[in-house]
Amino acid sequence: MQVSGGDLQRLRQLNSLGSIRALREASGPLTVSELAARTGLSRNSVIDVITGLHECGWIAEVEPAPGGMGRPAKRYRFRADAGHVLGIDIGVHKVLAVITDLAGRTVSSGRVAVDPHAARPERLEAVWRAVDAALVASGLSGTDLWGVAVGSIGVVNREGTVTRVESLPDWPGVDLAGHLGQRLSCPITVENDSKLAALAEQRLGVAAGVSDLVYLHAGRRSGAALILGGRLHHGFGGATGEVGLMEMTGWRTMATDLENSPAARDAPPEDAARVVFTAARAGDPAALAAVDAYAHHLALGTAAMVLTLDPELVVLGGGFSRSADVLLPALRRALEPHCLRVPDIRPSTLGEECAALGAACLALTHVDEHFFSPDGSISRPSAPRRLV
Amino acid sequence: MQVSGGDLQRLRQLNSLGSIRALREASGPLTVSELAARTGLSRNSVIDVITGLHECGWIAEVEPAPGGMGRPAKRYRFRADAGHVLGIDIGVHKVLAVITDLAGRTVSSGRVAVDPHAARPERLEAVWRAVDAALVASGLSGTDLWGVAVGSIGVVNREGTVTRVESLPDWPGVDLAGHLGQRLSCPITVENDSKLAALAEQRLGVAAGVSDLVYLHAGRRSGAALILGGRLHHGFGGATGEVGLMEMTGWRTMATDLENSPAARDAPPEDAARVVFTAARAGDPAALAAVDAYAHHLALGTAAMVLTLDPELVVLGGGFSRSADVLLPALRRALEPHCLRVPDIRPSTLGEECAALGAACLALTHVDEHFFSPDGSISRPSAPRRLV
DNA sequence: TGACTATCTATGGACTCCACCATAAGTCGG
DNA sequence: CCGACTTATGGTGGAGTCCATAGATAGTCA
Repeated sequence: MQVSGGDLQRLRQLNSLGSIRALREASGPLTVSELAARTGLSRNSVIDVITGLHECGWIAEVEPAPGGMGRPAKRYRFRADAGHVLGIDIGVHKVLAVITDLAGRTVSSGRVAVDPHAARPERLEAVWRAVDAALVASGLSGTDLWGVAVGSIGVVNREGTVTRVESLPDWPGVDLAGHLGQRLSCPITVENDSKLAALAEQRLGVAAGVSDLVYLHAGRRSGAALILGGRLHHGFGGATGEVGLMEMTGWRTMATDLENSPAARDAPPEDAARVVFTAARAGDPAALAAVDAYAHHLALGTAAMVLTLDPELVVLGGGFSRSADVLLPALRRALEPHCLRVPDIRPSTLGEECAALGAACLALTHVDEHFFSPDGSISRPSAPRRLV
Repeated sequence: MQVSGGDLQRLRQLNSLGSIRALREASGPLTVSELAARTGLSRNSVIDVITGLHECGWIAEVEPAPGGMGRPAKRYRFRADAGHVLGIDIGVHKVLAVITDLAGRTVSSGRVAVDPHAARPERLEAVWRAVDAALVASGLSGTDLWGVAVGSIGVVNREGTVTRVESLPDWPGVDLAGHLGQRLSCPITVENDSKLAALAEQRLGVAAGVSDLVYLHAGRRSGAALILGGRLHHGFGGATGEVGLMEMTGWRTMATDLENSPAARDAPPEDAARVVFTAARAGDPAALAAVDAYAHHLALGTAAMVLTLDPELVVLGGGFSRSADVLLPALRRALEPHCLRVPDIRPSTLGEECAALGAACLALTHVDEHFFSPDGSISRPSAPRRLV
């Protein structure tokens, strides 16, 4: 429990924040009475608070609802369009940039394919192209952005430096915050892509509201991320969910083993997994064996995390989650002998944009700091001028 | 971030809580000016707040400090002696009860040895004897207690029921809260003993202030517990830290393997481990091999948790931690090949009372709810009358 | 048109925090 | 021993915030 307390102005701040939060989380606009009920304040105080917020431009008045008894009540909504944030996902094959409003709704996006063997400068250039595409599509400029978060493969430490990558030899040490800071003047956060995908699923996707979950990235790369106590668990050096590094789990080779299965029928590597899953769906014995072997190894690493954390939910994400109808039952069977209680397992719902959306969610966490100026008064919605 | 806000009375509550917290966490008594600096309030407001707290009996005035310039300032301290809590650790061989004041300082304790094969009623009877001994030693009666927490071996679920035990066949399903509630009328919490030991080390012991840590119980039984984000991680069904259930770690047999080592020289089982560690300390090759084998298995499970969570610290607790000078370097060596970064490893400092002290810490978490009556005004220190 | 309902607006009161100033109670130097 | 200095105390008044209450307002419904 965090005790804040303080000034009378601070009390007003807290009540303003409570009202903003209620409006943000509500499904539609709210009347004064509804707000009073949700915040626990009296009618009168709510009016004081919202007139302040209204004058500054944080909330907008909406047409009264038609029908109903009594005098029609004014309705207010949070002005999610008052600002925007940018989420970027830098993958091996692509860069994806997503711009959302303050409610996390996608406004525009830009996608740029990248050669898996592209060198660092080329990849960084692709980042700008994806960002510019998203900016153009939204009609915004870089100075309109309130916050940016970037997802990268590899281990990202507390300072935002990429410290360890398997797939991209020249990627470790890249200064993403510095690179983006050349043209963007808002706060920039760097985080691992699987962690951001987990965050997106917890905020917007299949794990909405779940406070303890394990996110599995099952694809040509394998990884995991954790949400614990409702918050992304970053770890001391950012190296969480790296249970696949234990040789006994077989995570290092399980994806290529699947692709090299005879059931892949010499399909190109990027299609092999899909072919195997399709064959398994049709009942092909070799494909079923390959999927079971993959699920067995995935379950070993997953069991280690489940036995450690006893989460409420496991989310199956990554490219292979498109074949969840085949993979998920196999994974559940493979987990059974290892776990005391097999947690609920659900496939990811957000698809390819997952990590970029998670990045936007992370960037939004800084928005709360925009509501008040340093002197304690309510400030007007505006993008930050300088880097924090 | 938890937004509270509310009434003016609520603001006073928050400021009172802040002052109480500052006084509790301070090393000695504080003057009004010092309190003003720590809480961020003005002198005047602090005086208002503490006169209220003083009148109700939550804080006491202390002799002014001798020496120093200017008019001597009144000094105040938190009245930790205003109430007491009880922590109980029910082990296989013993029951330990500890009574602490509101600052967590031990006031008295009671210890009762129990036959490892004792049946449930006998063990529950031993609990009362330990509790009564602690009560007598402190001069308190059961109605003076503000809260009780009990640590038990086995998995304890969210409702406080013991769901799974390996060592005691008739223990699962025992209703500890109900049993203690027959004679105690304060809130009663039940938790796993290793979790409580972890909590004690984080609050009072070697892990003071560390927010992410793994606690290892290394002894004749093997277990683990987690502190994540500064809070005890309970898990969905209470089954966290159960990584030893994976056969490949060897946790199930590693302790008996150590005791059956030739280096134990036919010592009785309860002494065997100590004999082996002593021999290893002297350089005996067979003992060193046995310790290395034990450390190897312990490291397998630990690595799974470390790779999952990337904690700041690993605390080595349990009976074997008395031989940390031998075991800890072996554990560190065995972890090296598995981890990206071997975290800091420190031996437990609280010894046998660890779990009981942790229980008292857990019971203390409910004390904050005693400061104010339901109507919002400051209440007088008093033990709760009825079960919550 | 009138009864009913729910909201809006205005007034006054209670409470909390804060700035300011005079006073009290020590120490230090002569 | 006495006065200057330092620091804490206590009292007063002002500003800000929340709340209760009462009357005015704007719809629906019969």
